[in-house]
Amino acid sequence: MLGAFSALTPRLTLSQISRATGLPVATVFRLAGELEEGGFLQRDASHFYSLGIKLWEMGLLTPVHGRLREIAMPFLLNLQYVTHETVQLAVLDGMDAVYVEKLTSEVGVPIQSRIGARIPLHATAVGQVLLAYAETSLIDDVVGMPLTSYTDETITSKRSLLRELSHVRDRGYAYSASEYVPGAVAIAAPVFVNGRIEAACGVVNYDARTDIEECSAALLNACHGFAARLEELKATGQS
Amino acid sequence: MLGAFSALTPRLTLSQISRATGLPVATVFRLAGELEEGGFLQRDASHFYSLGIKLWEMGLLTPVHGRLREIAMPFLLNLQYVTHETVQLAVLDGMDAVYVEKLTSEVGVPIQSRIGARIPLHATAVGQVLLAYAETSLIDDVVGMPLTSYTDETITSKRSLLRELSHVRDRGYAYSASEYVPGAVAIAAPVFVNGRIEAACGVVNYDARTDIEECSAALLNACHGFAARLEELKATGQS
DNA sequence: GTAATTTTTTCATTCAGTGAAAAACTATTT
DNA sequence: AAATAGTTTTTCACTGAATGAAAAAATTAC
Repeated sequence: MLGAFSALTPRLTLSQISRATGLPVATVFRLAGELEEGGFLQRDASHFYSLGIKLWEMGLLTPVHGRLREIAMPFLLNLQYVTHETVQLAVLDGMDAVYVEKLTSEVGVPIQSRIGARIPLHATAVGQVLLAYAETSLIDDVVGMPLTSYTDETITSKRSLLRELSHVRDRGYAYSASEYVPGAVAIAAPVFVNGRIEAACGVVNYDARTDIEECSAALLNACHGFAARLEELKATGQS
Repeated sequence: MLGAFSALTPRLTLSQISRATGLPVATVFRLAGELEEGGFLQRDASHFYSLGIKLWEMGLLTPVHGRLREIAMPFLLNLQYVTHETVQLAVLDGMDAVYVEKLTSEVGVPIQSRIGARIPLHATAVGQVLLAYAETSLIDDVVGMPLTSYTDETITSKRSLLRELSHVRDRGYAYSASEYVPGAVAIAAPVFVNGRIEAACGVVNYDARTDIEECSAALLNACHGFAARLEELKATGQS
């Protein structure tokens, strides 16, 4: 029932939930009451339900937040401060990259992919980094599927994607221009913990104001700092 | 069962969950399997369960994230950029203030209250702002309860708290020094939407390097910008 | 002011969740 | 290396809690 809510429909009425789930209204009514009780659902003035604050609180206890976004934040802020560009943090989940954080200082920048958004592995800088250092079985799976084309620049052939990935590994970071969003230029680098890639950080520029590759030193620096902090915590923390 | 996880215990084994909840292991085992299936729980290499990525994703759909933190972020970043101090965003929930966002650029700053943490309304700058402009019934409730003392500076008497609150309303922002954390100096201001307070923004300084009141103009500016954006969205959006 | 839609309450039915018990693992100790 | 304590997994007979049809109440639309 909570699954009926999405980024496009974050607010729903009782009967909308009923229709979306196929559950009878009476059932939805009862369940919604219980969920509201527990803070999993909340309703505003106009009888709309939204996901409740409890779910937000639980989300904060999730490894992706507590162990990644929380630790990464100071490094991302610093990177943003140094480069003045949009910076982003992404992780691999299944066959997608997922944005964990994204910082854009300028007020009023047109809406870009939100935090939590899933983006293709083959068509973005962070995606290519996550893929380049992923287990080979995942690479096989991804290149084995049809590669969706988003712009004229999107890599859509198996051969050129594999070539690009080894290129990324050689260089140590990925460079992508207009492969997903026309006009967007980005670089991204991996964050390793004990030799395994945990996340990717990127710097994006939406109108090619500056040569984005000038940011690579700062980006790699942020990634190393972040990785070092993660290893430090893993050693101290537990397990 | 998900409630067994907390900021102090974000990772639990099967039997720890069983003990924490009082549920028999067999039941926990089955439920954990189902929850893992749905992405609500995940387990790492060493048989520990954590809350799953699905909960994080749902948390992002919550009004507190999508409608507050998301919108506030550019203003907070700018405020942080201008002041170079720690900036924070908090909302009222029940009888507590809850941190929604907090930005500290410098790497390695000692651990302070995390996002999602609940902090007292009477002993912090953001809390006092949220309380000062809250419904009078809440003010009555709060001053009616014993006011926990955290430092020598904490306001603990009903009279002086009420005086402080009207002081806040006169001035338009709150000022608090060492009332909750010794050495912490903070100011905070309200964010109004259609005359109702929706959130509070604050600037904190942990060693009184600078006179924090010098930041008040920037803070009020950020709050107004944020408030204007919220009203804009409320008008456009829906409802 | 009436019709259409949405929300709330009630209640007999039934079926899905429960947890005891035992087996299969996994560490830890001597 | 064998014994022990702790943890995880599987099975299954039982039962109580969840279900949803139907009707009433409230709200919204025309």
